[in-house]
Amino acid sequence: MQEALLTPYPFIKVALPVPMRTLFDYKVPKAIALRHTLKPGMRIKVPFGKSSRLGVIVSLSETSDWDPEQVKPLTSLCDESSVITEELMALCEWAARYYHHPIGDVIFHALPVLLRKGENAEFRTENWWLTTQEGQNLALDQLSRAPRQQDFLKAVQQHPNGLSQHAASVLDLAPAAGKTLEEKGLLRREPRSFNKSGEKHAHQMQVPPTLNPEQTIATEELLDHRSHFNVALLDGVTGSGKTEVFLRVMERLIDEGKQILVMVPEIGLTPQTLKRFEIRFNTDIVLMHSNMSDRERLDAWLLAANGHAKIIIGTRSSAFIPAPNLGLIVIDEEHDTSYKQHEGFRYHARDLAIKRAQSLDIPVLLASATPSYESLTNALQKKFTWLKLRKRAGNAHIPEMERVDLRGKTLIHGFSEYALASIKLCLERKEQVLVFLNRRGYAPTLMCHQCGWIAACDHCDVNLTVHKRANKLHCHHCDTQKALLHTCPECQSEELFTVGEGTEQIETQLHTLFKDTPILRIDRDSTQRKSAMAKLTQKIHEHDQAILIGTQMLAKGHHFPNVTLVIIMDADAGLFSSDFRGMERTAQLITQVAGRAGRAKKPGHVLLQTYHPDHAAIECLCNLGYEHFAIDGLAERKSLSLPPFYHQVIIRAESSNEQEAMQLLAAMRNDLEPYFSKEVYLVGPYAAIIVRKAGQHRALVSIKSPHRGPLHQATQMITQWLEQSTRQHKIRFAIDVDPLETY
DNA sequence: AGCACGCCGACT
DNA sequence: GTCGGCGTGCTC
Repeated sequence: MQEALLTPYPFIKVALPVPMRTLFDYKVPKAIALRHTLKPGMRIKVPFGKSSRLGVIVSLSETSDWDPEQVKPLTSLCDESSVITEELMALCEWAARYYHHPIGDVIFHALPVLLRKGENAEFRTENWWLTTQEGQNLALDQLSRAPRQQDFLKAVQQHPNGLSQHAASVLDLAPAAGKTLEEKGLLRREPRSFNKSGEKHAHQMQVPPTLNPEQTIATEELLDHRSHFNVALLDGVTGSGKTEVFLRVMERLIDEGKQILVMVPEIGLTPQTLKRFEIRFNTDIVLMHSNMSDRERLDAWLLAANGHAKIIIGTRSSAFIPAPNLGLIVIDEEHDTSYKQHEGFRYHARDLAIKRAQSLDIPVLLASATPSYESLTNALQKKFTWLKLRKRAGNAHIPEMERVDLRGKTLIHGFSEYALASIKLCLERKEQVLVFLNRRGYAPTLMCHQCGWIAACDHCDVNLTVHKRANKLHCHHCDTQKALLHTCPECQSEELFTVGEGTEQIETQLHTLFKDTPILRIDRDSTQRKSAMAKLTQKIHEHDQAILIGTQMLAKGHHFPNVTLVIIMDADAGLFSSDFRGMERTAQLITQVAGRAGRAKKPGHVLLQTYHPDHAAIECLCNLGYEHFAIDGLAERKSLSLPPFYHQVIIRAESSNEQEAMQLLAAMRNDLEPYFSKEVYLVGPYAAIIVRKAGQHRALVSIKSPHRGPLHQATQMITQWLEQSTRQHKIRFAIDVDPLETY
């Protein structure tokens, strides 16, 4: 009787980081129950099989469905308070169901890496140097024979609140001198928790610019609805001042004591973005992105969790960041595909953020110059508030888009004569040109003139890309590299030549065409090193005239104020994509790149080089713009019963054996199809476009339905079936709900 | 995912 | 004779 009172919940259900769609029951030992209050969201150590694991309590339970003899007791408790709040636990449980993904993996995804590994949920401690009474009063010349110590003591004396270890090393003080001073009793050390909010930078605060009428209307609309759940789509052309609108809304919410989560695409988080926030908000801002160390991420996470950080700027994974006073979620460039995780737990951060905001009853603000068809549909159906900004700030004009017909024309290194003449004129005006080619490397193909051999990847069904500068052949699908060949491995001929052009080649050729002009290449290869991008942008700002050549990296987040001419080398790329989203992607990319041209006083001009100037899509995009293009595209999607009108799930399977993945999916369809609702439509199994990737043969089945319910049920049956059937084979499968890639 | 058990090839 | 290859089976 007594015992029952002490432990009303003798069992706990625990999520473990294993790929199993289930929770595990454990007993709570009396000794732990007496001393601690267990709560969902706390981490615990549990025995698991023959080893021990870290798990997260999902719920407390009076009973267990298991034989009580088999239920093991938990080993120890890792937290005094939950690391997954009630709100986030609910979000994780929803996500695990919605994406048919193992709950343990979902919950562990929601935690920073260090917490997954069992680190304490505490700020790192750092030693601070302080003077003792004696040290404070000591005259410095008494240490004249020990200059290093003298410097050290002087520095600490000047900081009555203490000097952090980090600051000491920045000031170039000798650590050994500090130690000696400590031994002499002149200095002491004190561990303090590392907390960035102490070292706020003094920025020159920016006076907010005046809003134009469109911006004013949008801002007021957003402010009116700032205290309850609603989704607004801020749909504004590049340069229309979207950022200014959401900065205004953020300002008000910060004044009201709220925290704000700002999500940005993976490579969109530039120093420029951060600066923009820092000069506007005199408050604590933390960043969460992939270039940070695990420790930095945990510290940022803790600052968000304890409410100190008022603004959290982060990429996809920050959809799960705890924030006790969250008052708004902003998703910048909401159309960007990096919000969807393409491996493992395939969630969409935008969709999760909306779900989260709904539970918290707070607003979401989606911003883009080229909204996704999904969001546009929601706006058209009045599920989202649609706020359009169609005018550029400061009277700047929307750049003119001009098609350059390449048919029958002589090309000089891939450029039409007209394009080259335009570049020349632009440079003469002391302005900059941006050349866009979405293909990195020197050339996409290496071929033998004698026997027609083509360099292909050993592990994937793709050709290798030539990287001349690195003297390598590189597979852009599995990352394997080998030395660039000069003799054909088939016929020993030395007549190898490249076919097609990549950014690296165009860069070289631009150098020969425009000898005295700075040419700067911006792609993944040229910006790999840590500060390379910063150096490149600085160079761009240093010069008046310059030519920038790059891939889609150019379209994301960077502003190049002196660019007035944009040349799209190959507007046809992506025009004949096998993926039904190809057109949407292409239109977004072209519009985003085109948006880099012209600002404020200088009008912009865009040239699209194409062999299909009369192609309906190119024509529509040039003459009528993205919105019109997208609405046409949506009509087509509707007539073909494609997303977003139908919902889609893709089942992927891969095996090292050529047929196994395909056979497995065929067997699955055969077994289960009779049980599916008739509103569920299956296609496949079919081979992936690139069948073999990293040595794995890939097959897929697509399921569609106009309703989520039956689609969800079918997916659940499939998941269960596959979980049982793949156990003995070495076939991996993945469930992709709302896939963005369908091949 | 780990980690064990288990049954077949090249080494001291 | 063993060390170890990874096939398959289990984890509250």
